[in-house]
Parts: sequence; structure tokens; C-alpha cells
Amino acid sequence: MTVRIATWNVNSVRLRLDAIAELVKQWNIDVLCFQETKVINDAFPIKAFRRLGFDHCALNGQKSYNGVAILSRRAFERRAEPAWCGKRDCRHLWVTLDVGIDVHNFYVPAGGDVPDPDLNDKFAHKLQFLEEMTDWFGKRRRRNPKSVLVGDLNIAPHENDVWSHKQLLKVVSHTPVEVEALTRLYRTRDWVDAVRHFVPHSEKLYSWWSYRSPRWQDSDRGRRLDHIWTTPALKPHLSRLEVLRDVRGWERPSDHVPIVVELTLPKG
DNA sequence: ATGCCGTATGATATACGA
Repeated sequence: MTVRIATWNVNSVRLRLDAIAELVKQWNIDVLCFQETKVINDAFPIKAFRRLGFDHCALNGQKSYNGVAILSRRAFERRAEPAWCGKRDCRHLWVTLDVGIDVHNFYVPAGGDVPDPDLNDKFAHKLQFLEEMTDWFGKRRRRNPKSVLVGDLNIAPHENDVWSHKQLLKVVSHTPVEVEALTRLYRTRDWVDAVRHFVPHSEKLYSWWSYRSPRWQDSDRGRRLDHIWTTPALKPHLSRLEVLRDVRGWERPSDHVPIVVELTLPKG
């Protein structure tokens, strides 16, 4: 039995419905995890997803900014997410699938422009968010050994996760202080970077290209901000992974592309 | 180091993304 999970920062779910339908059609997705839905729950286009076969949905949206959603063909139980950093800014959803796997969907704060928490509240928020995640997962090490963490973590941790390691060392998303914070989170459950499990660290790999470069394919100045991590118990079940770079070239694209992971699980 | 753009909103400018 296989389960295909996709993560995608859609940058407005309502504008991206056609692209989402195409993604689902091409890749036969079972579980969709979106970030930056930018819509309140009451206005979420649930019917469009029912037509695509997604009968189960969990929503955590607000007006204009942020917002996450999980749409699934499989049944799940929604779990209560904490109020990260004392805010209700719609950056996390957490469900347990009928196959017994916990799925966490995160939208980590982008962090603004200046990589100094004393000068920039947004950067301070980003670091605090990561620290709270680290504490939270650290305290729940033994909760469910079969867990998946996906989302736009807004950090490209490795040298070949950005187009120029040297030129981005002081740019928010690739600064050492952020990378260290993400590394501490990574160690809480000995997470497995499912993307790098399939694509070696020697190979440049991105999931985001700025809207500001019209010739994004030629300059190829991307960053790998979107991630899929699994607990070690799921590592033997990782059967396929795709970073769907082509989607960046679709009509009216998001600046992020979807990442799809397939897990092949034993019967029963 | 910066600017190129795209999205949403009590909008015709502003906040935000990264």
C-alpha cells in the first residue's frame, strides 16, 4: 500500500485551484499539505477538493496572510496544535492518518529582511518559533514513531540548497543562526531529510524561485525552503520523491513548487 | 547590496514575501 503526500506553498489556494487539480491528476496525491492559503476557513474552496476526491479536510486559515490546510483522500483525526509564540497566526496543522502516521504541516515565519533579532521583530519571531518547535518535539520524542513533518520551513540549510552559499550567508533563509536553529529541530527525533535521502547533497536543489527574476530558469537563483522530514521508522518505507520544478513554469505559478513523497507501507 | 514581481485588502497605496 502506498501513500503519497505533497507539500506546497501555494501562495493563495483560491488562485491555484487549476494548478492543484493538475498536480493531483498527474501525481495521484493522497494527502495535500498547503501553506500560505491566504483565506479564512469559511471561504476555503472545500467543494473543489471534494470533486477531486478529497473528502477529509483540516483548515487553519486567516485573512490575507499565512494559513495552512490539509486535504486528504484518507480519513484522519485532527490534533490540537499549540499557539506558537503565543499567536494564532495559522502556521501549523497536525493530523493522524488512518494508517497511523502523524502528519505535521508547518509554515515557519519568513523572518523579514534583517537577520538580527534585536533589530527585526520578524526575525526574532522566526527564531522563537523554531526554538518552540524544538522544545515541543523534544518533549514528544516517543509520541508516534511514525511521523512526517512537511512544509515551508523558510530555511535552506545546506550549501547546495541555495544558488550561492557565499552570497547568501547574510541573507535571511540561509544565515548560520537560522541553520543552527533548524539543525537543533532536526535532531529532536533524528528526523530524516526525505528529499536529500533521494537527491545527494552534492547536487543543487531548490523549491523556490523569486517572482522578481523573470528568467528564473536561466539564472536559476533558487533556494530549497520547502521540506519533507520523516522519523527514522519510516525511512525504510520511503519509496519515491519528486521536487516538481516544472510547476514553477506553469501558468500563473506560485513562487514555490510542490514536493511529493511516496511511502510504501506493509499490509495490515 | 539591490531591484526585478505577485497576492490580498474597508485598496487606486500598502504590507508582506525571502
